[in-house]
Amino acid sequence: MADYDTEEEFLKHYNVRQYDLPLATVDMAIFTVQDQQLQVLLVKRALHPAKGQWALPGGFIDMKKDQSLSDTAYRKLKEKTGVDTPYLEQVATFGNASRDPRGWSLTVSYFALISSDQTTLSMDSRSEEVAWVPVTQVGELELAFDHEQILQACHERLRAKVQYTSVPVNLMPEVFTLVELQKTFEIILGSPIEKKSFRRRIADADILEETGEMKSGPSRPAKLYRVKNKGENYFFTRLMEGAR
Amino acid sequence: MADYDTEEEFLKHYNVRQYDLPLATVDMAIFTVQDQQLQVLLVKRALHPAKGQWALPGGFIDMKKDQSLSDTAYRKLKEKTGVDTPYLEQVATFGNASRDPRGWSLTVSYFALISSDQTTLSMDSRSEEVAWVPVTQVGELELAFDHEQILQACHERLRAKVQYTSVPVNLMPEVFTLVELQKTFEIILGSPIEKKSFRRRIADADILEETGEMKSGPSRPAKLYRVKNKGENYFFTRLMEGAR
DNA sequence: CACATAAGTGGCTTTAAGCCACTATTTGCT
DNA sequence: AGCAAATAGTGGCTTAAAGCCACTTATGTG
Repeated sequence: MADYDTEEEFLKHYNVRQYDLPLATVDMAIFTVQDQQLQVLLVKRALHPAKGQWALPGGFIDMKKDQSLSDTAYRKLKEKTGVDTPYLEQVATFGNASRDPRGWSLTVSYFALISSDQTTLSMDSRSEEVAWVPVTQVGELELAFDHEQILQACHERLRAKVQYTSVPVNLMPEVFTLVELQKTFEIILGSPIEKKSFRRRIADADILEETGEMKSGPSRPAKLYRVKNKGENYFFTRLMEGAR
Repeated sequence: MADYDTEEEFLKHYNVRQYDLPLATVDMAIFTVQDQQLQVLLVKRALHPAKGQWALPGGFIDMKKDQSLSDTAYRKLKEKTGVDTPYLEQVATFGNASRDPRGWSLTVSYFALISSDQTTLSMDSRSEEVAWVPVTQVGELELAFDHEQILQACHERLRAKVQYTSVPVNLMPEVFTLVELQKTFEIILGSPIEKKSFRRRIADADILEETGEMKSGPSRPAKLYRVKNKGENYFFTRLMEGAR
């Protein structure tokens, strides 16, 4: 490669197109809790490759539309769910020569958490099939590419975080009761949590405020809460072990 | 885009070169502890862009040489330090339109931990300058691109992990004493650790074995230890808070 | 052979989780 | 009206692991 005196000079002669570059995509696991289960959004691929297979929503970084990686993630999320204020977290990047038949490719994975009342699924422009699938049943589906591995990484990250952060509050609707919140934690954790321990932690974290309203049912009404500072999440100094 | 009946047909007509793709690189923070300080390996860039500035070692994914992302990381590490058995962990991926003057680019960052006795720095083929720099002094250097931000992410990840994992053992030489190990933890944490607490944790984790040898100095000799299962690391259920 | 020095331990305190029974507040049935 | 069923929410003890800090141990040195 020729050398140039100034960076300006160098850049004038620089042409990205002369290099072989890996394909770069963003894929995401969009989680919600519905029907007492952790569900993930999947799309049935309308185009080659892996046409007809279920996959995580995602796609190429659009260098025109997207100023940054997270823009790509937000754009995809909006396309599939209509939601534009999720909790979003980057998980890991998978890249190798064999994961996509089109050649060396790399995908940056994110997980998003949304409340089940925030979204009604929308068929997107290419009218793909879109569906919520319980994560426990994804195994039966043979996801495209290495998406099962990606989903597993996202799921593991979420499951780890339920043990030491308040992140799962991002799966809740605007207002909710402590019992509903605990149930959400338990669904992600996959095992019951001791009530007193749970409530102490949430109280100590000081992340909720009472709405003043109550939720009434066929028994004692429960106080309704709201998240204090949406987006911030609290880290505990100890893992929640789960009960029994 | 035309549609094809089979994936085979589709792939035959697929040409990556027709798309605009972001530049894809791997950058790494290679850490070691020397002179009672956490140090990071930096290289002075020999070529444009950012010629002459200090930067994290890294470079383009070589689709010929590298079968996967971590191959790129291992290759770069070997080039700069001669080390080929580090502790390596992916941290995060940074990608946007402005971080590199050549255009939309994305970099996957890793941190590596090596023992200071494992390496003698080697000038690589392009004879760049290479140096260990205490992380506390990197601020004075004006790193290239967004490498300061990348380094910060790597450093934060390492600092978080010292509080709840045994990861820092990967910075130790083959054999070492418990006091030396504690000192390493303290250097990363940036504050002293209570001796008894530290030793209890290490003992409970059951990750070390005695060599049978002692290290003698001008006072009571200390038992020498070796890591039991290199590469595995232990997760504690509580954070180490640090003393005083 | 005392003494300085650093390695390593004993034993109490503190913090936050686990356990589980108890009280509180509502609806609905008789 | 009164009582049972059901779920919300609390009191108070136990347990696990970290913090604290003084004490004992083993070695080289003057």
